[in-house]
Formats: sequence, structure tokens, C-alpha cells
Amino acid sequence: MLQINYIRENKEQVLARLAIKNFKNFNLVDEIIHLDENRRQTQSKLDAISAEANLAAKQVGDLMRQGKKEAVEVIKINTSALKEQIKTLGDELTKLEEQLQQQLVLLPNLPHISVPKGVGADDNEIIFEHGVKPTLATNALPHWELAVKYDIIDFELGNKITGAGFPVYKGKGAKLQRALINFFLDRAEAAGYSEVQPPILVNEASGFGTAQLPDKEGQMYHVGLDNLYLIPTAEVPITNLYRDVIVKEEDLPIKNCGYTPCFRREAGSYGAHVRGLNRLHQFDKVEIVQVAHPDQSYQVHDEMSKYIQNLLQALELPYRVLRLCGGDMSSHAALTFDMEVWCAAQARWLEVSSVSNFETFQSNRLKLRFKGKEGKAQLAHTLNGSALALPRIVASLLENNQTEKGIRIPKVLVPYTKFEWID
RNA sequence: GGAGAGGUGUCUGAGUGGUCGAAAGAGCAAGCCUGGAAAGUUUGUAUACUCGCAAGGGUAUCGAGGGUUCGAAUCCCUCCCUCUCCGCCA
Repeated sequence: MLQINYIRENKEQVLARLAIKNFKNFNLVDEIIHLDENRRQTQSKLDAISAEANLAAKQVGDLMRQGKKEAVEVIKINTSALKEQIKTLGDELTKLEEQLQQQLVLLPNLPHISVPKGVGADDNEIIFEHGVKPTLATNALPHWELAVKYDIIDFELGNKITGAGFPVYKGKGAKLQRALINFFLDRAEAAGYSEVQPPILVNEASGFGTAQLPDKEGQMYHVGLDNLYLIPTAEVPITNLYRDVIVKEEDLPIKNCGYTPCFRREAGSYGAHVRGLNRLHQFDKVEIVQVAHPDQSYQVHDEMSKYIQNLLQALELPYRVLRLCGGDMSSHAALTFDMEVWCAAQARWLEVSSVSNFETFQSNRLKLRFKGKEGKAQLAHTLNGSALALPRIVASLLENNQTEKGIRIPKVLVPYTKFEWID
């Protein structure tokens, strides 16, 4: 959520920046500014009248002590009119605040200056590419067939238990999952991230805090009886750890990591490009989250990007880094890098990580602030990135590392899997 | 699920209708003291909105929302949450 003060004082810049995200509803911005104007006027009026009423109440107290009953009666008559006005203005103010909030929530975040214009995935900038795409034998298999061949992931069983998009990992498949989670967590810990194990069901306030609600309601599984949501990413509970918190400036940046399963409804996505592990309703992910000082958040963003790339290099996977264009990035982010790994058998890039700086877009909703020794509390910046999402890493490992002998496990993982081959 | 207790500032904790943004203590910060530190001592120590160039002023906030009253942290109602005991249970 953008800050109203900023919009008020920088309308032209706001419009220009929003245009890069292909947001053209300029009327909305005008409407917001108008509502805000109204709100402030109403606030002032209300405050003045409240002050008058407070004064009258104080006078009654004094007069009562002096026993001047008649004078008290006079004041009482006068204040009844004030009370009515307070009620009317108060209701009006509440209404205006609600309207303002509703409209404000509709505005996307302003993109960073480095964000290229563009409408979709084709306009993303490839800013880095690393590794050599493996050359596979002609009889190479996509990962969903390898999964069957080595009996490590059972999609059919998942269908029976739950439905499509909920695979069952078996044997070395299950162990590989566990190995990856531990590997990712160990790496994150070594890089200074404190591990947390958060709830995977969250309430509405948390969903609102990180901006999944209200607009992405349909993407999350909702437990109606208790009005809770299954998390689509650990970003939600981990970032919400700092909701309504004022942290010490010297404690920044705050670095957390956590492993959780993630749940996404992915309504409307079916077909060949979502086969196998390519897109699931439930998957595992290790997430890194930082709360940063506004002056340092882009440095932090770079550092997170490098950290994620190191993981991919350690896993020996060919990858590339994209700078998302205005049209393809999430409406909440100011800057996003996507990391994609090469899946040799499918001959396509798959996104395994997305690292974003949200600047104050989330912290404004979260009321996540920091404060130095002097000066006012101000909004912190929030960032997060996948480090990493498991299924597509597994897909890529299976496809790229398939040989006659079986599937080779990358060296760094062997201490975790305790086996070198899936065969 | 049943019965009871309770939700106050960074924390502990007082406050049952007016002088309460809120005692006291702790913590924290600054000053004094000290060779330096501890102890001692003094002062300060919430957030948001709003008016103002500023100094400063106004308003709101004692779990949330309503109500009673000239006036509510204090009384009434609803909801949420926490704790204790019982039941159930990994």
C-alpha cells in the first residue's frame, strides 16, 4: 500500500511510475487525493469540536466542586449540540477513512527506476546466465517419467489421496526432499539468517499485511470454519512476525529463513506446461526474508540475489536471472529478479526463485517500523526470496543429471542424501 | 467442549466516574559523580492523525466495537484473545 502523504506530494511522479506497471487508472489517484483532502478537513473539524466538548466537560467538573449547579445545567444544554456534531462528523470520518483505504489498496507499488517497461514475460530482461546446458541422450526422459521409472514420486497416489497437484514422494524421492530442505536451511543459517518455523495457517490480518488479501483471495486455500488461510509462501507468516512492531534501527537488517510447505490453488492453470512437478498445489520451499533500512534495501536485494545464485551454482544447475518488466512483476513489488533453471529434457527454463524488494508497500500495511536513537519511527523495507522452491529444482536435477547408470546427485547434496545415485 | 480468572505504556504493575497519556518500580537514553566502571543521583523516555515555517497546539488510543454520562481505563452490552481447572487428545 502506498503512503498517502507521498501520493499527495508527488502525484506526477506517482502517475509516471504507475504507467511503467501499465496502470492507467489515473482517476483513481485523483479520487484518492480528493478523499484524503476531505478526510483531513473532516478530521480538523472534528478535532476542534471535540476540544470544545472536552473543555466543557472540564468546566462541569470544576463547577460541580464549587457547587454551582445552575451553571452546570447551562453547559449541559450547550454540549448536547456538540455531541450531535461529534457523532455526525465521526461517522463521516470513519466512512471517508474506509473509502480511502479501499481505494488505496487498489494501487500497485511503484516500480524501481531500473524496472523496464513491458507487458509480459517476453519483455523481461535476461541479466545473467550461468552454466552449461547438458546434452542429453536421445532417449532422455522428462522428470515425470523418470519419477515413475525410479519409483520416487507417485502422482497417481497423490491423485487418490487428495487430487491433482499433490504428489507423493517415495523412497529416495522423499529423502531427496528432506536433503534439499536441510541443505537450504544450513546454507541460510551460515549466511546469517535465523531459522523460524512459523504456522502454515494464517489469519486475515496476516494475509492483509503481506498483501495477499484482499486481491489474491482466490489463490489461497481457505479454511472457512475458522477463517484461516493456508499459506501460499512462508513470506506471509515470517514477514508478519514483524507486524505492528517498531524495531531498533541498529538491529537492521533482520534476516530470517524458514522451511514450510506452500499451498496454492492455481485456479485455471492446466495442461502440458503444468505437468509433473512444474506446477503443484502443495510444495516445499525454504524462504529467506529480510527487514531492511530503506537506505540499504537495494544492497540487501543484490546480496539476496547473489545468495540464491550461489545455491544454484552449488547444485550445478544452469540458470539465468531475469529482471522482471513492469507488466510481469507482481503488483506489490518494486523490483523483482527471477531465477530460472534449465530443465534439459523439457528444454525449458523453470522459475525456482523470485526475489523482491517491496520497499514500504508491505510495511505500510504491517505497520512495521524502525526507530533510531532520535527521530520518528519510519517504515522499514521488506524483502523476500525463495531459497529455494523444491519441485522445480528436483525436476531439473532429475532431467539434467540422468545417465545410463541412474540419476547423479550433486556433490554438495550427498552428505545430506547419503546416496550418490538414484537408480 | 464445560467452569472460572483476566487483558493497562518496552516490561512488572497501580488505578472502580472528573485534576489519567495514565502512580510506582524496572529497563533504556542523556547529564552529574568517577582515573574508568559499578553504585548513587537528576532529567528524559508511546503511537497515529491533524494545524503550524518553527516553537508549539489540538484530537484519538488503557484487547476490539458499541452504549450510558456533561465527562469512561474505571459502569453496561457484544466480540476477540490469554491463563487456570475439568473433559478430549498427538
